[in-house]
Amino acid sequence: MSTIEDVAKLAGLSRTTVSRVINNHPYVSEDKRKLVIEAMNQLGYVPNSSARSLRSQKTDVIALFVPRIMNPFFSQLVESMEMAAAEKGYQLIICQTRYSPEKELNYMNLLKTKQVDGVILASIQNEWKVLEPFLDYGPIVLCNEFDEQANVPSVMLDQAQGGYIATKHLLEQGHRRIAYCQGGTRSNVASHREIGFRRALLEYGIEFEERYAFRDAFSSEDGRRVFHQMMKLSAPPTAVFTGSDEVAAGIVSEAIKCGYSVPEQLAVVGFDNQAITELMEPTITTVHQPVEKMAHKALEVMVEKIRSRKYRRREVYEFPIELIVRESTVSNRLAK
Amino acid sequence: MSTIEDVAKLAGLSRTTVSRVINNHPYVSEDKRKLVIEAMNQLGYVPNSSARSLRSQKTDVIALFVPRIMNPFFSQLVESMEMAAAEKGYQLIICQTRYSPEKELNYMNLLKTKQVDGVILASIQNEWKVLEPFLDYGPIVLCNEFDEQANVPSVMLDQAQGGYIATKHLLEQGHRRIAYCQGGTRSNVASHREIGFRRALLEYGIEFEERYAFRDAFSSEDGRRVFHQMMKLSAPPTAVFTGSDEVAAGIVSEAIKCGYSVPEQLAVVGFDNQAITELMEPTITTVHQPVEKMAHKALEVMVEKIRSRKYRRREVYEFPIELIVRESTVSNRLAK
DNA sequence: CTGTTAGCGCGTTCAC
DNA sequence: GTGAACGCGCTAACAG
Repeated sequence: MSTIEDVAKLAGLSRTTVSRVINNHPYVSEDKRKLVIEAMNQLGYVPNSSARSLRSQKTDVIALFVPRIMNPFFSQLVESMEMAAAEKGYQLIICQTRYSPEKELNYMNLLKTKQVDGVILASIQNEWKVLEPFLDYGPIVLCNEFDEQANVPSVMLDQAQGGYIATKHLLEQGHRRIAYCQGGTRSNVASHREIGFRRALLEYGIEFEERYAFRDAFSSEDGRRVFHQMMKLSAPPTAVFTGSDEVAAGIVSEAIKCGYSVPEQLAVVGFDNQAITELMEPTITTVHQPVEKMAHKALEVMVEKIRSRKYRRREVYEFPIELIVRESTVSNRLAK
Repeated sequence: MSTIEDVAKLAGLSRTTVSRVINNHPYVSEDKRKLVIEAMNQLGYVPNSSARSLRSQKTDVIALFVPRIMNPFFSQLVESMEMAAAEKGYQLIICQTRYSPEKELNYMNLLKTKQVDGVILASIQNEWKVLEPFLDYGPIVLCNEFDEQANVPSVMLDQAQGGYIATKHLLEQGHRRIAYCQGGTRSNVASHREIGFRRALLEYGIEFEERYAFRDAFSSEDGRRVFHQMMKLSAPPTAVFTGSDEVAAGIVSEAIKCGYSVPEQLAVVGFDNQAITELMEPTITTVHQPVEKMAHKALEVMVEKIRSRKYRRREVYEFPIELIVRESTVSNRLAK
């Protein structure tokens, strides 16, 4: 384990000069630079990052908070974020809060202990006032999240638009009894989607009916359950808006299993544009979210905030969202 | 940003005593301990981790190498590994090699620069002799991987058994022309599965036919392609073993789209037991891998190696694998 | 252009 | 039981 001192000795120079070479400082003669590089190679020297961090007060590490990774939406977010980080020379520490405020709070200490230069929250489990004090220790950037109270940058998708275009699509197909089926995360992703959903209904002069609303659907199993709950209603819905492709897939799968035809008897629209939407029979209409763009932007903003050290200001970056029409909402039986 | 010095001053004690309290050292009187804790709380003091790392020569961070996260198998691995790490007080840095030897090599410097205490490889892109020199800087543990040359711990699943039981199941269903369809990763996960596949065939006195082998199938799209390739053969296979549920789903989806019935005209078995296997119609028979157990064990072994500093020895931990029979291999038309 | 020197914040002998 | 002092490896003044 060689140190900068060893390199200096071998090259017959001082530590300073070696340090200058490492950090591409100007004012080092070409000969000495060669000497240093030679010595470094010979020793297989690499600077110790703890020492560097201690000295420079930065770690080049960013923490990314997600509720869990297995959820395909977050998988994609983590994947994109890691690539963006690598591109900028940062490492990513993954923190799964598992929807637990305690775990979230605990991971927040990474900022306090200076193990990371900043925290990107792709999930918020605590009240903002609980999180805010951590701003004393470094920047926090919200990604796919938003909080009225939080005066920090927020990179997000236009969820209201997502709810709107998906619902409008169903309305255009002639549906009038449309169910709303969403995972009721504490986040306002869900509430924004509902705003869009309601807006579309309003435009068509349709009243939002609470009995058509299911706000506890996260998994495909939930989808199956909701399907049965819906069909038991008097005047059951003819279409359903869902907050995730998994839920949509669960509904479609259960519907078909029970002999219903999709979309003829029940149209279904998902959310996320996951691989599964193209594998199901019928394929599933869904809402595509530019996760990669969002991740890149969030990381870019974070890096800028780390550099400038001015991060206590609300800045909102919003990306548009897009409907992808497939078979689960448009009958193609005739075409076949 | 308060330091240990500040705490000491406020408590009217020396840095040493504060340090002792932090590290639960004995020989600190109860009164002083109270004093220190009081002062720490008052200042909101938290030890600086860079300084600690520099001093103690450890970071409590482990790097996990995966080719990419979006692949559900690796999502699950990362998820489980992160939880196991959190449990043991470690952080996890995610490194996506994206199947690139250069990227892998680059990430390996995390070990050299002492940014991490150890590296868990859930994917190997370089020859072992390229990676081996890094052992001078810390432990490397293989997870879901194996290398003949590597004298390091290896935590894996019995892939040969996986190939065997899946194939045997197809044979028991009466199939005799069975295709082999697998992603030809550089890893020997694939080759072990093939060994099991061949062994099962052998037991039934059936010869392995190269024309039934497709070794370039990774995605559902590949599955669709392979389906057509298979069906164009003279005497096409009546069953297919695949190396991933995505590929299996692609095959099933395409088969049904083309009017084939599964499993009557083509039986399909997947690998990984992903969510999709229960959502497809028909549901997909697959091989369950105890990823969580493997991840926990790998992390446990890593922590032990970090502690003991003796890690240049081959140790193999192997977990059994299990077949889950669903509709894509067993006709239930009669039952319906 | 180059070297000397002083910490960054912490843990740990070694004396008392 | 407690404190003074050293050094982990590095960077950044400050001199020269």
